[in-house]
Amino acid sequence: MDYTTNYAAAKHLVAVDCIVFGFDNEDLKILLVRRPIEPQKGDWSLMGGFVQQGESLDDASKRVLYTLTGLTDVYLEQLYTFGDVHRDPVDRVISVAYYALIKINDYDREIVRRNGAQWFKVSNYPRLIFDHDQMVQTAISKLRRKCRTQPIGFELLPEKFTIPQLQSLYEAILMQPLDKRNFRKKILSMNLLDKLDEKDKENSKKGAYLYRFNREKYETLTSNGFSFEI
Amino acid sequence: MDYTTNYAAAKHLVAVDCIVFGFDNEDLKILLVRRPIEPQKGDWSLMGGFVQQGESLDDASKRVLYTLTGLTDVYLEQLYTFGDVHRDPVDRVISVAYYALIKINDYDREIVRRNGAQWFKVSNYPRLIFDHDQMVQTAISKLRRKCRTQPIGFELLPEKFTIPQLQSLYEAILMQPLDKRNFRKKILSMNLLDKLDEKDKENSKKGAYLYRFNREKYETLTSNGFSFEI
DNA sequence: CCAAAAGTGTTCATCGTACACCCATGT
DNA sequence: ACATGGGTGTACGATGAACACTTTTGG
Repeated sequence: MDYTTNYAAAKHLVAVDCIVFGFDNEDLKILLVRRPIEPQKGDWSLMGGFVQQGESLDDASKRVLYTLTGLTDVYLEQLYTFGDVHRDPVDRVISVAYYALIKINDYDREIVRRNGAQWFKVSNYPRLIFDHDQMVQTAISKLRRKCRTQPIGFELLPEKFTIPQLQSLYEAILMQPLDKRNFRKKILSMNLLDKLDEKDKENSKKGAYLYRFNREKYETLTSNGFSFEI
Repeated sequence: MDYTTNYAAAKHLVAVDCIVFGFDNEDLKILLVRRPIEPQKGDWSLMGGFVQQGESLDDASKRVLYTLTGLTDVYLEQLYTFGDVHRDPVDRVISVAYYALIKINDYDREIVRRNGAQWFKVSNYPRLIFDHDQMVQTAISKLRRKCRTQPIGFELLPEKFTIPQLQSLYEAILMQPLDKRNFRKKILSMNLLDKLDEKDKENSKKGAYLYRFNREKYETLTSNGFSFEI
């Protein structure tokens, strides 16, 4: 620290903004809310809130997410801090962006409705206030990179899922079709999925076997030098 | 933003701290300074400073780096924001960490000396104040990951460098020996380096050809779908 | 019976990896 | 002449990519 500058230095408003991702078996989506105050009242925006005294950044992001979705224990990771002086035209606000991966049917619909929140495809969402577009784009890039080397995709699926479901998730995130034989071979060869005896018949007449991600196996393999890769 | 909380929300001290990396043809190093004030006066620490009113985070990091090294136009990238409430035991300070990659002989020795700064191997540096150790570790991980897929290693070398120099840089960052034939094959096959007619005779009797990284070629290839990989 | 999605193997090209010797030169 | 670091090629195994048909069953 440059303590030649003393502790009477400038203080700043610090906010957290959350990019909330979900997957509905078709598209990768983000959850947006309408800005409740002027200026730009009614415009679409990310969910955010100010960091309180005595509240860590991680805690602030959890609080904001809980307020919006009623969810706790979700995958939540810091993304980037946006600090341009005029990014908020009213006041100078430094914003720490977080992104969350949630199982789209787990959130509390009531709370979401009350907040006027809505899901949008990442391929087609409305213009957002301030630099929130940039936040979303940054989050998508990060997710796209990270999902190839870390088993975070499972955070977007229910506990039990089928291989075709998992594949279409990856196709949605990566925005490219994948070969189903190669995908299946790859993912199963890692021995991270437990095959269940149940089938999911929602999406086909034949039905597809359900699988579950085995985190213990993942931890064990990882500590032995294994690295996840799609 | 959660504007149900109003703009009279809590304000915070915001600092930037810089992890400055250098390479001396032997080891990957970081630049540390001695904390000039109590508490923990004289302990080793990263270089940092408070973000001013009307100053963006990027600008603040550039200023801090300039103050320490006299350098402008260096590779500088935001790393992570550390926001635990008690990370600084005196006051609550949110710190945005940046990391810089500099050509170790380019910095202004005089300014560095005046700041009491010193280079340490990343493999053996003193205990740092607060959570600065964690910042350094986070930076090393990021550098290690990023140098494999982006041509950022060159930021740590002089304009003109030899293949063995480049190789030992990667060995230092990745902390593993690399096969010299494979390394040379790989790096030259990307066609990103211009071979010069000069040789560097500092490190061997035979002398090694100097090369220069060609950023234009990199941009062109990248826009055609090429991706750098070591 | 047929439409729609699930499931299954092989071939080929490419890439990463392992590995040993000669070269040029300063001392 | 010799020690030191620079420079070069090949063979093998592993991995990624391309590709088509059969199975199941609800309507």
